[in-house]
Amino acid sequence: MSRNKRVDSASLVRYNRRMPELPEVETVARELAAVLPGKEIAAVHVFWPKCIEGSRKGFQSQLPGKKIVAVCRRGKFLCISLAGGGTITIHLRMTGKLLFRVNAAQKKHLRLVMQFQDGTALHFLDTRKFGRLRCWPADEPLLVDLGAEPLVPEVVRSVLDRLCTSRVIKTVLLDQKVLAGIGNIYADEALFAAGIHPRTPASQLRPRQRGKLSRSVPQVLHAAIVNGGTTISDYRTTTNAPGRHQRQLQVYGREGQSCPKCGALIEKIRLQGRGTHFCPRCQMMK
DNA sequence: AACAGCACCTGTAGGC
DNA sequence: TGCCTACAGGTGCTGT
Repeated sequence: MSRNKRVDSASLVRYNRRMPELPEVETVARELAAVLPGKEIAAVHVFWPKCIEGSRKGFQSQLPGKKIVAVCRRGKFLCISLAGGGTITIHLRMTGKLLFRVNAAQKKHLRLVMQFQDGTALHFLDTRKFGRLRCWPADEPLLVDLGAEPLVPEVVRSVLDRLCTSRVIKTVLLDQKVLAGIGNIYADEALFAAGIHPRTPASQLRPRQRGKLSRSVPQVLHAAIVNGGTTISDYRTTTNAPGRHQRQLQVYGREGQSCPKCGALIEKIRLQGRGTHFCPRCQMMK
């Protein structure tokens, strides 16, 4: 028996304001896409070698001189395309951030700096050191194991209709090989919006439920993008403006509080090692 | 095949 | 006041 009170996810949401899921990465990608193309990499300094997947030496020796041509998002990955065909992918995981300017306090968590010929630099900060960068050569297929993008209802519906698994639906939503970009928060939110219990076996979802989930997944993600974080937009001020989407969460981090739809108390269980929040009345197993 | 447990990590906050 | 420790979670790995 633990005598310690558990750290509740509501307080986590409060102080750890932006957990990078698809909407956060999309926001960062859009901001980077507006400023990075055209820049030429001058040097890469690595302060935490484990943040590099693959060869660190290659990372540092092959990138200088390369020009950035585009930035996009795929799942939770940022993809920086280089002239000549190579690509840098960045996964922010839990606490990764990209900033053009950092203050003294932020330097404590500085893991990598990419300097450009124009004098600017992109700083990769990551408190918990889970984030990863990787350099892909032009001839290597990129992120081949990633599933479909979950932003279009018809695409999600098609994926759900083709599922042949006894796994529970929340586990399936978190599986990046099935749908790329859904994290713990939006899995809970999408299941709540669709009125589906997170432990429902995916194969037992009725057509009507698959339809609802196909609409709710893109809906919660788009809503979060609209309210998205501003992780790197403040590269002049270094002030981290908080994202706004956490105020719209219906169940995540709200255990013990009233369901916004029916007033029943939100419950929290553990599923796949993750805190899982749901309304026992709106999301009954049928 | 599915899933539980763990490892990686650190900041936070409650209990004592 | 300050030490101790569980917990948060994306992903990959191992064991059952």
